[in-house]
Amino acid sequence: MTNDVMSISEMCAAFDVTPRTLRFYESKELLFPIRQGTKRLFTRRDRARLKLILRGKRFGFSLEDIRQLLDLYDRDGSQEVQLIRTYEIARKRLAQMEAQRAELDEAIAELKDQLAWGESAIAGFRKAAE
Amino acid sequence: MTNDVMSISEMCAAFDVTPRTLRFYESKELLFPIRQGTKRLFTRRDRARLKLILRGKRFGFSLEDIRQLLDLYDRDGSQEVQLIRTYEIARKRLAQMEAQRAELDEAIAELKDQLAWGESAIAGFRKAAE
DNA sequence: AGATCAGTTGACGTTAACGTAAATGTAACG
DNA sequence: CGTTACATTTACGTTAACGTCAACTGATCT
Repeated sequence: MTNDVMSISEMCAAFDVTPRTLRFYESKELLFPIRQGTKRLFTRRDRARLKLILRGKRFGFSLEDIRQLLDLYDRDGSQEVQLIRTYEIARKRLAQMEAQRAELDEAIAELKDQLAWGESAIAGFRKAAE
Repeated sequence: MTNDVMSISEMCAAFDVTPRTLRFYESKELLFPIRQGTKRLFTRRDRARLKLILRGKRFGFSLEDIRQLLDLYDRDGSQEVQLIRTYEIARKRLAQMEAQRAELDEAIAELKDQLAWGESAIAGFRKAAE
């Protein structure tokens, strides 16, 4: 259950990803399952990393960004420095996301304008049709 | 100035796009410049279409979506029906954009949470360092 | 043994919107 | 005639994150 290692299919079920995804993440050095012969065994550490990977994706980080962040945690050294660095990266990402939201809001407003124009134009057709 | 046709470089300057982009749009049947020998001459109609293309892109429509919308206007037939159809498409797109905005807001909120956590963790380090 | 299941490793395919390089053309200027 | 500027076509390259085969391997069940 809360077993120490999980097979690839157990991982897929637990995190709702495909085997291809897990193998892909391994090839990108985001995960490091141990090998029992040819098969992959995912450890507690892999599960923790995968959780962070999926969270990072929700934040819009690229896998490469995520890999670097994870590497930060793996290197020995001051935990504080790493945390601060991660914090800064996250803040920058937040700024990007807020900028993106501003653009989106602009586009939404512009599109709403267009829709209003369209509505009145359609209303014009209706009147002319009498 | 407000000449009837424009060269490709004039178009590029006027709309801030590259020649490659204009040729690409022609190949995708979004624009139909006339040919003077081998060279392209962009008409008033092309300019109107390009304006709509760029606006559509700001709204997040794909070029294929945009092509279909433009075709709608070009086909003879009831202007009203076309307008209504376009209106509906735009409304759907607006709904998508608002959904996307909601997701983005969620992610922003979650990331802000993480940042708050990070701040307190960093503060913890500072205290422990005394 | 035969069949079935879970897993593995390549390796090419996908999508969008162009970028970029190569080889060539054509037109005006001096 | 040579150069310079602007243009053209063709075609392969790019980026991200996997999807989708194909062809095996190993273990287990009957």
